[in-house]
Amino acid sequence: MTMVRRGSGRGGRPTLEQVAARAGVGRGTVSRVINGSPRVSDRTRAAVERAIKDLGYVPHQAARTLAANRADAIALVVPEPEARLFAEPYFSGIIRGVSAELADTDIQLLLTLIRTPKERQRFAQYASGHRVDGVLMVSVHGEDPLPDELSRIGMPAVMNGRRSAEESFPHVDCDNFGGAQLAVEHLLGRGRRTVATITGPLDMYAAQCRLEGYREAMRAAGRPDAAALVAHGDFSEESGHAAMHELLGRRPDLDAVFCASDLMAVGARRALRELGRSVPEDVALVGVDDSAMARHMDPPLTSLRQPLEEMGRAMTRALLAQIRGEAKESARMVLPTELVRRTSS
Amino acid sequence: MTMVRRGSGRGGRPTLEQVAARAGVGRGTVSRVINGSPRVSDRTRAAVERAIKDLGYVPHQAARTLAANRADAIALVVPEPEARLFAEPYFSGIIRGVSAELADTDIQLLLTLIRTPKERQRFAQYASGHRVDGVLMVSVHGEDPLPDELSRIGMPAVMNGRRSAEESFPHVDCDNFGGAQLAVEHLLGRGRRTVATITGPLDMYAAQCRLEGYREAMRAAGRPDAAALVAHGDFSEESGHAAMHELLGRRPDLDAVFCASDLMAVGARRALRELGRSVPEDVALVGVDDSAMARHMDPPLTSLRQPLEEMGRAMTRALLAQIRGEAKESARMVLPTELVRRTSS
DNA sequence: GACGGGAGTGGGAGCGCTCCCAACGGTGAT
DNA sequence: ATCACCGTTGGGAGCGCTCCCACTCCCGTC
Repeated sequence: MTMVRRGSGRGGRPTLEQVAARAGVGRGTVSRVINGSPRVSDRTRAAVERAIKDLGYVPHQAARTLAANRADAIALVVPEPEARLFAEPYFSGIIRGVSAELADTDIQLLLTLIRTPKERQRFAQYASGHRVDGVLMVSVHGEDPLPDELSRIGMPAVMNGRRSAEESFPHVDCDNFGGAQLAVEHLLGRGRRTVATITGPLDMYAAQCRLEGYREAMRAAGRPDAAALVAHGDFSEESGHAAMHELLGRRPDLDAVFCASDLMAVGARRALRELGRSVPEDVALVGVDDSAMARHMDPPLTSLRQPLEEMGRAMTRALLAQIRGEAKESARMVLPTELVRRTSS
Repeated sequence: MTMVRRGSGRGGRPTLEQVAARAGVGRGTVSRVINGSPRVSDRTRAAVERAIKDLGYVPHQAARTLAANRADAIALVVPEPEARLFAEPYFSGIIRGVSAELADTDIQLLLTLIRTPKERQRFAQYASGHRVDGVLMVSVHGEDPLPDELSRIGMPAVMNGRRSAEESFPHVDCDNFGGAQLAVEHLLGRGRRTVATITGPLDMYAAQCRLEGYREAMRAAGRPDAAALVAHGDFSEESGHAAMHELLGRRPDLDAVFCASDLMAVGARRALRELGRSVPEDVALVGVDDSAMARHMDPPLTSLRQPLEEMGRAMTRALLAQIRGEAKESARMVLPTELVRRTSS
């Protein structure tokens, strides 16, 4: 009855065979041209390219996949809770990088949100079904079994961040240690003397690094490593608020705080306001993430920026190399962070 | 030399044929079981399911695609500038909805960022290559030729938002008009008398709707439609800041402002602070988007929330129906918004 | 002037699946 | 008992591509 069924329909698209016929060559030759093989004469190549253009030929992905046993696709796996938490610049920054790096390949990006163990299972099966050539993982937790499952089935994969200092899985991370150091040095350089810090949850490696970076900078500056200057948070605003109160209770003389997340800085800023301390006059503030919030705080918050897009690109490059089998050893990359200076410090 | 090449290698996976052999049936029968055809006896079905489980069989996607002429994948197209702009809750909210709706199908979500006309071209070609069954579009501009290209090739597609009141393309939008009305009624209901508005760029339909909603609410409340109470912005913070100054210059007596975006509300709030007006005592403020910023403003901003996840789900459902050919007519759906009340009003 | 060899080419043999037609047995109707 | 029929089932014929082996030229060589 209906003329067209489900999209462009079967008959509509030219096939490689038709291209071959039109160019007056064999299928093999067309295939070689498409795949950029050097073993084709210029004359022939030109003729084939002509025919491809005339016919508007587009290779059929599934057929290639089937015949060549590759998927021409990689998956970006996002644990669901993080998708919400990291919504802000993180997610889209990484994606932008990945997507940019993929732009001139014909590899597709598959987005996979995983919210339950069952879905993780399903994804592992999916991956083992060889429907992707590689996997990119974002915000992997210590207990997540996915990395192991992937390496067990020999699926190329790269994660963003590390689970510990001796992370053996291929990864791309940013230099949280060095960044924290930078932030604290900046504070000290602006004449602050009593610099405190509000840490993230210390079961996360990134949070550990930031604390160590703080300590190292303080040590290098000859400042006593006063335990009273360290308060613990969990990256949330509320925890930042509480930690700030705690800190000020212990050391009313502090004049700067390095917060391990922008969100905690927001909480801290609120606490400071409650206690009548001005920012940056009385207390300077630095956060981490360079989120939209940082820009819109009052005063705008100095913050440590992670090179999100570059991380996305680096992960993708590392993964592609691994897929091509060019990876001599598992990639371990740590990118520098950058301090975005605003008026809060 | 090397034992394993590129993932699990070819020989590793069981095929449908092997399942058939193990279950003692023919290929056709296994295929029927997998695809849930009713024309299989319970006995046989059980045997086949058994074999599938034993072998850990996973259908080979590309083979299905090739044989059945469908892709089992849909694309989510995001114009690049928006990916940055809308980073906040929008992007991940929609994705979460789409992904949730897709969870119990075996349809994959492909993410496509389009940043140049060339890439758009490439995507159109890709789509016409039938590598996806349908397309979801996000923040489509009036001049974007992609919707037309897609309908020309008969590719099922749904967009988020509308380009105009008489949008004929299948879409899912939220009720900006009603939402704005709601927001203004809320303001009036709290005893505010002189409610102003800062609009978005009026070449965007959503911005028009919000302005009309404001006008309708004012009209219904018997408030004069004072042109002096309307200032124009472009959704940016800076424009909100400027508009607020302008507004207060014209009508120093205003006691509430409905801002067509949270970002503009941030700018307006800054202007109010500069002019020594307190929020909400002197001037009540309402924004739109319910972004992270709204929660973290001082005071927290009342804001109109779009049902992002639900929009994602609705778009997906509409698209799947369209793909299955069940769509009697092009889907037009408008979802209600919700006012999240905070202390700014 | 026969010969080895490389460059360029054609096309068979699948890849794993779905579609569909033919075939098979059992059932109720005649 | 005969027959039409329906619920089931098996398996051939591709889907469009890549891989790879064989084949043809056309060199330069001895």
